[in-house]
Amino acid sequence: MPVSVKEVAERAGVSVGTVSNVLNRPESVKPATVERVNQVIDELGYVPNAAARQLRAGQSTSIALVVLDVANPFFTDVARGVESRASESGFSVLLANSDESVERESIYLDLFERQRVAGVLVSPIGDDLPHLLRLRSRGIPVVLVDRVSADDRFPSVSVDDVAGGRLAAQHLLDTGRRKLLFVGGPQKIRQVEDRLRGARKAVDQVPGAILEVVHTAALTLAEGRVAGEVARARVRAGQCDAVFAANDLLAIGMQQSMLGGPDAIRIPADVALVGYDDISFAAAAVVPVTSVRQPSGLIGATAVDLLLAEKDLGVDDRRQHIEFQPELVVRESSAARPESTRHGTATAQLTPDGT
Amino acid sequence: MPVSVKEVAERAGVSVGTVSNVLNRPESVKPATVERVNQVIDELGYVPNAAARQLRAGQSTSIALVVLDVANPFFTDVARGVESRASESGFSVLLANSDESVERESIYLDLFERQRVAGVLVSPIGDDLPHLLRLRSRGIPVVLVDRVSADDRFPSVSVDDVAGGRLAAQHLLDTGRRKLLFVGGPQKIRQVEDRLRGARKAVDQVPGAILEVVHTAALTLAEGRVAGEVARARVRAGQCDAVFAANDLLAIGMQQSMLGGPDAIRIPADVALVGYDDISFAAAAVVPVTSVRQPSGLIGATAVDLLLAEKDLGVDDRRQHIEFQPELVVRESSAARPESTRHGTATAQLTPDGT
DNA sequence: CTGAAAGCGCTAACAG
DNA sequence: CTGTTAGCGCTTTCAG
Repeated sequence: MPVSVKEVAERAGVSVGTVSNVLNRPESVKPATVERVNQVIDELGYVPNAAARQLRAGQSTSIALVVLDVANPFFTDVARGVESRASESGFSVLLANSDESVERESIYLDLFERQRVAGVLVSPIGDDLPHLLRLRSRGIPVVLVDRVSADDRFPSVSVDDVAGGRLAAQHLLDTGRRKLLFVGGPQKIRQVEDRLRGARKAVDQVPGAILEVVHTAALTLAEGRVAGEVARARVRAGQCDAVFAANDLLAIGMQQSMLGGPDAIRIPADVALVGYDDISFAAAAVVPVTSVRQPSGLIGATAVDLLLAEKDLGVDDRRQHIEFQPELVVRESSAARPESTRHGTATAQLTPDGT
Repeated sequence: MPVSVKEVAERAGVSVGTVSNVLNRPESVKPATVERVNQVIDELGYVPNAAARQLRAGQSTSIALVVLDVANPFFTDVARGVESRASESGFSVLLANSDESVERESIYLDLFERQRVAGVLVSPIGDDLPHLLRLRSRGIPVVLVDRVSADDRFPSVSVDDVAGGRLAAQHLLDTGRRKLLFVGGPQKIRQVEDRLRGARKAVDQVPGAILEVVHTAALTLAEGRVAGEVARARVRAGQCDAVFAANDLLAIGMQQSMLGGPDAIRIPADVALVGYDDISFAAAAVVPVTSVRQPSGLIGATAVDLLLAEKDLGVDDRRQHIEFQPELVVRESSAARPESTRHGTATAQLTPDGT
């Protein structure tokens, strides 16, 4: 049923070598022959078998992108960047979803290793160095996305998450908040850790300001809703006047649960809220969410550039680490409290400080 | 550099056939040999070459999923359903994004045809029957997702979009709205057409009710924002008291632009809003959006089932068409207008009817 | 410019 | 239970 070069060759009265040349180097074949062969190809509906071609070439023409969560708009934006840049260079993109699971990440890396993809872009969960090193030793370049390798061994394109965390916290402090709550997790995700670290830096410089941490099991809307209940209690108890969520999904989920119910929390009157990523839904939330913006599409496109560079230059060249700076986008969720409202909790706010 | 079965065989002092057996039928090899070979495999870091295996097998172990828009949470939910069901059967999933472009859809279908994937799940834009038929004639089963084929030639899993459109419109009519605006596009997308058709059916049965249509270039947040401005003018002119958007992204985008600016429109006081898909952000929007829910994960999982069934039973068996029923989820965006507000436009509302 | 032939790495008979 | 061998479909020298 499936038609191969051989049949095309027979039918066109040429050899398989010539058919192959028509396909790959048509300029080196007599025009008349090219035409005749192409005609037969159409007639027979011949489609080259990628597996065979790849077997010879030793490598496929696809690059893989493994993300932490396809349901997170940030990553789909990155994926778009990757895809458009990759297709310009003739590569197609295989998108895989590790879902924040180390195991699934590993399964996909194995799969892509067996497939001998042309390269792997990965937003790794932990630091599965052995696995990544093995890919590379097999000639498959690896570029870390949205993450710098702990030990500088892989090229990477990332955003300064520590700076981003600091931006977010500083903004909250600047607008008069003092009891911050950081919400994020799992801790093994470097982005979460860095954003927290940045926030802590800002908080540590303001006397009397405190930073509590609530861990979540994942960076999703659903986890945000759960965390929202925790935050609600903290706010009600006067222990929290600002929340910094490790990403926008969490922030939006939290907002949803905090605003609901009979004991609704007001945002930003009772508590300020800042998220991370600036996904398009952040601006569309009940209370538009202040967020730390990352250049998602650019991250993806740049990652492809680094990958192609590594392919050309060879593995042992100097690794590049490209780091973008995040940007704070202020919206209503973190507006300074109107004096009237603010006053009510002002005393409680200053108490721990002894004032 | 890359190590093959041959080297493993040499090092373990066995033949390549035995190595292959250890890999694929270990029960038919003496335990001691299995162990020795496995040890060498680890030592050498051998990883089987998928291309070679596939070349022999004639087919890969991946199934492809081509969606209209990866940035649409509805499709990522479908993708999750596909992925989990596929992995249970040992298939991996290649996700591709046609981005509502016929051309890109075609490029991906070609790619997957060359890759001889085990099957293709596609949410087609138009009706590229020739392309799909060719895939099938090549032994690659095709299942339509979220869409019934015009001519019954492919198995499909879909949701009754006409019923969904009717549900939405009926709900708006039931809550007293009469001047409906349908927003969606491009028209070539069947889902859009069907939802409109359903809405029209409901509207046609209510004397005095009208349905206008605004076309959009895509089903995205950004397009929704544009359409929101159009709707704003219509509402202000008293020509519209309800909007039915073809999906939630549009609805949320519209809401965002209508609620903003100096001339803000109130939802649901001035206009009711209903979306489609019930993505998780719908409930989290400024005004929680009433939406028509589709069982997204189930759609994906079922599509995989049909695909595997077609593989087993052979192409010529009776095609299955599975159709789920949508469900209306009522939220604040379509609440009936409070009497006070409603009264203002009530006269205008009844005028066309002559009452 | 075209043909013949040698594999790429793997699996599936078929012998032993 | 294990070894030998013949391709899967393609590209790529190397001769003509």
